[in-house]
Formats: sequence, structure tokens, C-alpha cells
Amino acid sequence: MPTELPRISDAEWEIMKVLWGRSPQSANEIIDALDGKRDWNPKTVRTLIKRLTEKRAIGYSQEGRSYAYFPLVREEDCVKSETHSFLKRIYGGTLQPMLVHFLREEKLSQEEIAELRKILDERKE
Amino acid sequence: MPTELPRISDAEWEIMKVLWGRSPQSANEIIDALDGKRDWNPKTVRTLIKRLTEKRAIGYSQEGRSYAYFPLVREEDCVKSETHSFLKRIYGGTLQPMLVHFLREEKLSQEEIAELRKILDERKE
DNA sequence: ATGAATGGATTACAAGTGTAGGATTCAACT
DNA sequence: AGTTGAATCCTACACTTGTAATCCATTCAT
Repeated sequence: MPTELPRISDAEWEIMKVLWGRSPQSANEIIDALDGKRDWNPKTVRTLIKRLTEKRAIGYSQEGRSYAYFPLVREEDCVKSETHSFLKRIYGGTLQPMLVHFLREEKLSQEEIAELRKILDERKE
Repeated sequence: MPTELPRISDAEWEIMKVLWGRSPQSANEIIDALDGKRDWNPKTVRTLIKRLTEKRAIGYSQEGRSYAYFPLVREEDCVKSETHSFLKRIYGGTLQPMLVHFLREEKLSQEEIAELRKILDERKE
């Protein structure tokens, strides 16, 4: 059944990215993985991990004296859901105005522009 | 001077959209404009308006016995800022993977594809 | 076996948010 | 001039979030 996606906060999202990248991982491994990226006290990371388990965004299994955590939700689904609500909020829910905005305003290299054009070309029937 | 943008919450964003659409407007006009879109008690809307004034996202001038509210921040700037933090959070800060994803995966009409292509063409030197 | 370290659980605490209710004030109507 | 109604201002209150500190139980080192 398609379980409802939990709402994952900004800080929690960092933890999820670590686990989506590789799992299962212990709390300490997660803390290490975040070292340098975010200046969090290990206690803070453990709090975030705990909250994610409460939200059922991640699960764990006992591994020796500690837990091995793993995602319960797929990155793809979360990205899709976040993107959807972002679009709804900012661009009124439709993709096109956002794409127009990005393609027109944001800085892109000529290589990137070429790549995007190629993709569009492939979609033209 | 480039004033720092205030952080505008989800609900507050709705108010901003109304004022970006037309301004100045009184609290009642804003409430009316939201009718149907959001099922908010007028009191709630007034709270949101108040908070936006405290955040200096909107200003007001006395008009008779009530206020006429208007944005103090530009939609374009807020959209840019929100988009930036969204991208950073979800796509690691780089635009290109997101654009590739959207252009490749999402459903777009041939007209839309043509429009996007046109924009890219204009950016090719 | 005892004390130290470690991992997890519980508690903390302020700011922000969603969602209002109540108090106050000022103008307008009777 | 008193009452009513509307507009604003102040207050409320629970939940989330960022950011930890403390408590507790269990393991490891001596």
C-alpha cells in the first residue's frame, strides 16, 4: 500500500541523504558522514535520527549493542513530493512557469544549455 | 541596499501572492481574495498579515480607519530565494540535475516543449 | 568486579507556525 | 451621548524544528 510520506524537515533531510546514499548505517557512521558538511553536535544528529524513526521515515535493526538504520521511504518519492509542494507553493502548482523562469533567468553554461536542448529535442516527435 | 529577505512561511506566502497580484489592499480585500482558495478564519488572515508586517515583508499606510497593505519585498526576489533553498535542500544546490529530471521525466505538451526550446535557443550565443 | 565510556531514551527550551479568540478603540448611527 | 460594529492589537496554545544536555543501562578496560 502507498504509505503516506512523513514530512521531513530541513535538518532531517540531511540524515536521509546519508542513508539513501548507503544503508544500513549506525548512528556513528551517520555522524561521521555528516562531519564537515554540517556542524552538528553528535547529540543533535542522534535527536534527528530519533525523530526520523518516530516519523517512520527510517527503521533500524539491532546490530550488536547499537542500531543499524535504513530508510523506509524512497528518495525518489520524497523528492517528488517535496518538489510538488514546492511548485504548488511558489509557482501555483504548474511546472511550466518554473521551467521558463529557470531556463530564462538562471545562469547555465553553454554545455548545460546544449544538454537541455538535446533532451528537449529527443522529446519532440 | 539589498535588504535581507525575511523568511516567509507557507501560509504567509498566500498573503504575499495576493498582494503581489494587486496592491495596496485592505485586510478585508485580502480576506476576500483568499476566499475559496484557503479556508481560513478572517482572524487567521489578520494574524498572518500582522506577522508579515513584523517581518517587514509588507508595509501599510493608513487609509481612513484601516490600513492599506503593500509588499516591501519583490516577488521575483522571494521566488529566487525560495527556489535556491529548495534546490540546495533537495538537489544539493545544483540546478542542472533538477532541470534534466524535469525536462526528461515530466509531462509537457509539444507547445511547452517548443517554448522551452525557444528560450534555450535565445540563450545560445 | 568496578569504574569509565558509550549508545540510546528522555528532557529542555526558544523560535516559528497554524489557527484562532478576546480586548480595545474609534468612528458612525440613532 | 450611548451603542454598535469594524479594525487593530494583544493573547493563546499546541506542534514542529533546531539545537542540544542529562539520565540510564550496558559494555569494555583494568
